[in-house]
Amino acid sequence: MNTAIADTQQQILAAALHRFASCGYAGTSVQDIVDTARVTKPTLYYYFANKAGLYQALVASAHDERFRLMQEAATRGDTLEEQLVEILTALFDYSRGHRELMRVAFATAFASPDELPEGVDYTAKCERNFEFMHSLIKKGLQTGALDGHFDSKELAFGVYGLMNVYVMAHLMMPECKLDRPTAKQVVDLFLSGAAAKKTAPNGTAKRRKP
Amino acid sequence: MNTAIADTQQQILAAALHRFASCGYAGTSVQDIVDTARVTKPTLYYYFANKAGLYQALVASAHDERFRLMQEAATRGDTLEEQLVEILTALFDYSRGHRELMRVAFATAFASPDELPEGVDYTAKCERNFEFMHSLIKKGLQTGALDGHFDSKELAFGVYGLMNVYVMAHLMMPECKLDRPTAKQVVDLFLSGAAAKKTAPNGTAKRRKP
DNA sequence: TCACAAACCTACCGAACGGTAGGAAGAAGC
DNA sequence: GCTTCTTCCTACCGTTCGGTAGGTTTGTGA
Repeated sequence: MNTAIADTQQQILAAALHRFASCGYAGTSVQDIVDTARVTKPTLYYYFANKAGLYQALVASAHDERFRLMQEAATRGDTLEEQLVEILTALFDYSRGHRELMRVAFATAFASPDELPEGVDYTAKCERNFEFMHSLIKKGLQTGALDGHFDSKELAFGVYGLMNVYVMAHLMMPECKLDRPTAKQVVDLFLSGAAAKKTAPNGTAKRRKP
Repeated sequence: MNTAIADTQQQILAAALHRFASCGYAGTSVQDIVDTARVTKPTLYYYFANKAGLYQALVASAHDERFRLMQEAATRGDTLEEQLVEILTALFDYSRGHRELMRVAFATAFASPDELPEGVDYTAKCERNFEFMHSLIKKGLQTGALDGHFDSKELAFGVYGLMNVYVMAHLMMPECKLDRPTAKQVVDLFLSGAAAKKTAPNGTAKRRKP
């Protein structure tokens, strides 16, 4: 029965995500997961090779979904500024709706190698995701939309880092807003420095907030 | 014997830091720590109440040292820009020299409540440290050094977040430079947007890199 | 109707966990 | 010489860990 298979498997994945997000990898026992999923331990080992495989599946899905969202969002903007706002908005929305997954992903990123099971290739996926942003920035430098005094990597690091800082802040302080207006503010703060100044004679460049 | 006391205690602290940084809180066993410190388990419990107390001591020292460094660095600058460069440089230097402690501190920040022992008041110390930066930014807004279009919290979030992003990047990718030139670049990127534009008629505001 | 395979179970394994009881070693004071 | 205190030890406690052996249930195709 396909639905039953997927059902139990998804139940285990959801339970594992909940437990890993609450207690970390080492702090979560397989017993915790199967109890939450209302199945037994051998059932989990029927669907997943081991505890590590379960974790890897979750982390990989987080990075892949972020990558997909960024690509999709970038097509919805014509200028670099529009693209950035779309990307940040998409990732903010996703992060709001998947806080536990984001927590697991960031905890994985800042965990030491020995803390996690070997073979979690999160660095490659992180780099791939960053390089997508980097490619947009490089294009922005070529078209003259961005200030050529800055290095492309430094700029990409700026937006990408700032974006992630907001996501992380939302993880630590849920009251921290994570919506389109916030995305616009972040892009505005970034671009007002990064964008090549267009010789505004009276000294006030385009700015949104009154 | 005072030196012997401090010696064994420091040995345990150093070993605990090393193990916690490598394997996380839950992933580190007390046996690991005492083996690394070349003492036995009861010796550890002679100096520390429990595994949690050991961890708390380490995390608290990291945040307190960062706070002290920021305060001290701020006195070494006259303008806001100088202060920011000094602060970032000081924290970058410290982070380079204490990577394991930084790793533990950040891992703690992004860990879930249940992952760590209760009573780790890292949020209060995080807030205190952020508010110090926030106070500098508010002063910068009052003196007109910063663009009043932005919210003080948003701006403080910008620099503080950007600074921490670089520290985190250095944790993940040690080849990522973390020195005074980097600090200057970060402040430059931040201020070129956040600083009130000084009506440069030819459109090029002060910028450092040629 | 019956063989078969997928789905899921109870019950258990050896190992490692955090923490402790109780004492040995050695210097200090008398 | 004897007591006392600090420092650190061996040996062990009960519990939980990740993982498995071996079997039962259940729907399916012939």
